[in-house]
Amino acid sequence: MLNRMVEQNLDLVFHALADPTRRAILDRLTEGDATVGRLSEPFPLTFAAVSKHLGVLERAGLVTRESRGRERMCRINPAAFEDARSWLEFHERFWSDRLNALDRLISGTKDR
Amino acid sequence: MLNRMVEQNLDLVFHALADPTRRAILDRLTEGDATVGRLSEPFPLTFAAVSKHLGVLERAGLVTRESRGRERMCRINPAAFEDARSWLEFHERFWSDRLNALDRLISGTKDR
DNA sequence: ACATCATTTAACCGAATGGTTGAACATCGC
DNA sequence: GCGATGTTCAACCATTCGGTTAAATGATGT
Repeated sequence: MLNRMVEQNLDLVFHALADPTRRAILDRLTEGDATVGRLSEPFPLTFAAVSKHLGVLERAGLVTRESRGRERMCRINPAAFEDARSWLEFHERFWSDRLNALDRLISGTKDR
Repeated sequence: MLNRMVEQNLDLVFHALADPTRRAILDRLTEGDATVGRLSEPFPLTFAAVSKHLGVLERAGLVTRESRGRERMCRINPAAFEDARSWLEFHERFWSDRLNALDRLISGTKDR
């Protein structure tokens, strides 16, 4: 049941990262917190579109928003990257050590 | 122009990973190469659906397929995880060191 | 040759995605 | 209070997605 939550979260995080606009927004946020308006500047998009993207990032936990007067400050949340990163790390490393060649030999005989 | 290719690849990779079935397929492939049929077994899906998922994984470079007789052997390709992993690693680590607190102080004054 | 097995392709379906426009909601400065 | 500013909401649109079924392709064994 904990695993299920992690799985769901991976859905949200990977989906959020699968869009170049959203990744660019996160890039921008590594330079410091920023308002929605400021984040919109580099893109040929409406405010509404960027607001939606921020909603996706927020639902994935990658960004938090805080109302400051009439503006909304956006902040990146590095902790939310961890599950996804370690998932990738595992799958990248798994085959990169000696088990790789060994398992290939084994699977070459047992898997067909 | 190299960056653009990396960006495009991140689109494909993150999108491929944003689906639980596809992640489960990759999980299974860490235990060794497998045919499409074998990969389909755990899922209440048609072969066609799994075949499509493998197409997505292949287009992202995460999996390679090789015809062996009438079967097709699927193999995970760990190198394809690297760009995505290092992208995540950067964004996760960025705020986790001392720059974090410092930049928050700065952005607190300059960003509004 | 033939039936069978493993997989892909094509056509289709409902739901979700990324975008727009225009109205609504708060908040600020005057 | 009022107009301007920053952001979101609602409704809509075209495209993509994940899935199905049914037909097509390709290799195997007898």
